[in-house]
Amino acid sequence: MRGLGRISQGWRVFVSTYESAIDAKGRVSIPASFRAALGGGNRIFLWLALDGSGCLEGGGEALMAMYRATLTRLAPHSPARKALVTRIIAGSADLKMDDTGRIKLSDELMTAANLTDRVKFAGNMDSFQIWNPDRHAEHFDAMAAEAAKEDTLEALGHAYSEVLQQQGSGNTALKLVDGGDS
Amino acid sequence: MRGLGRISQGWRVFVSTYESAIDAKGRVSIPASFRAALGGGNRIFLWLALDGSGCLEGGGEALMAMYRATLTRLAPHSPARKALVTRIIAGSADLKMDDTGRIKLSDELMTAANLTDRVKFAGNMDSFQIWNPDRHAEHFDAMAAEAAKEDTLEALGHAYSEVLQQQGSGNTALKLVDGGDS
DNA sequence: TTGAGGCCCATAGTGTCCCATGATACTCCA
DNA sequence: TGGAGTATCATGGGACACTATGGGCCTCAA
Repeated sequence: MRGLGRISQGWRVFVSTYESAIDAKGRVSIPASFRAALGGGNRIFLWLALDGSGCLEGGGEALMAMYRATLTRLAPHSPARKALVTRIIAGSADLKMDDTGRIKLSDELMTAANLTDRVKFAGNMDSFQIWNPDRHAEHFDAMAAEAAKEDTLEALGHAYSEVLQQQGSGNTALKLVDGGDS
Repeated sequence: MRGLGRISQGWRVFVSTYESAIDAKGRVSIPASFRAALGGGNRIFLWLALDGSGCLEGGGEALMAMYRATLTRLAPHSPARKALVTRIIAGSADLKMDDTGRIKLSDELMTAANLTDRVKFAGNMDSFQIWNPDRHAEHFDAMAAEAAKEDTLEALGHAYSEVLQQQGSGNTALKLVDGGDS
């Protein structure tokens, strides 16, 4: 496995991108820093990304808890809620990480995301993504182009200023996580 | 049996989708992760889903307790309460899981949900569903299409942000379950 | 007696555990 | 500052446990 950088301690945010291999048994190692971001749990949920980008999206129990809270917030019998529950809850794989940090990807997931022998793990703040490396390269280039646009940068600047103000006027410094350990 | 993924420990949420077979005696294995979500009980309640989707909906004693509490909250002699009590309480099958985790589906349930030799178990958070596999495929595709709509994604995003804010401003981190064991 | 349901045992497949190994990055000490 | 030692990590592979599933036997009721 090769990554862009090195580790971390006690974060709850998935950052950076890592590549790793799928072995003969269909197992793939979760990057160590992502394991740390999972906060010690060994359960991993994965589903086909909602945005149609063709990657898998996933996270640990904390993420699933977030989604559960989110979904129960939607109107009980709305079509949106039914659709999202089906798509996210029923449509996600419930995987267990072994004690060396590997999960076994099912055939459905592999074909759905067009995975063969290598994958790219991409951090996505609260969740992470699993990509076919080639697709990820395309995606990354597209995103880089979009990010370089004037409008995009302006939006970033605005939002950043707002946060700065809020932080300045406010109390303490922002924290990246609430429950970071050691 | 083939499913999207693997196992669990001590949750009370039904997640993921699994396919399994009905044997010559009309028995069907409850997926191991769903058994875990049932919390150790061996009693299963099943009824025809209220929304007319043609699947069976079910859960364990915890779910039935939830429904009981919910129904008693309705006005005692209201038509709605009578109807729902009849439909859910009277209309549900009370099945006992054997020690290898199988239940026997009655003919009524089989025909009502159009089940023959294979079924799909679909997690639905607090409950699960049992589908004819073909019907489930249609249903899932329809839900996926609905979930991919702009409006739906936007609603999800909004709700997610709210949960994030609430969590950030609030107290402790979210917990997925209240009574997780082991 | 006959059919159905419940209980028990058997079995194949596969997911999981636990071992080992090589490589890499980090640490410590000279 | 550089090199040896050490910890961490990704990966491979064998053994085992668990799961899904099939089938036989017993019991009970019609």
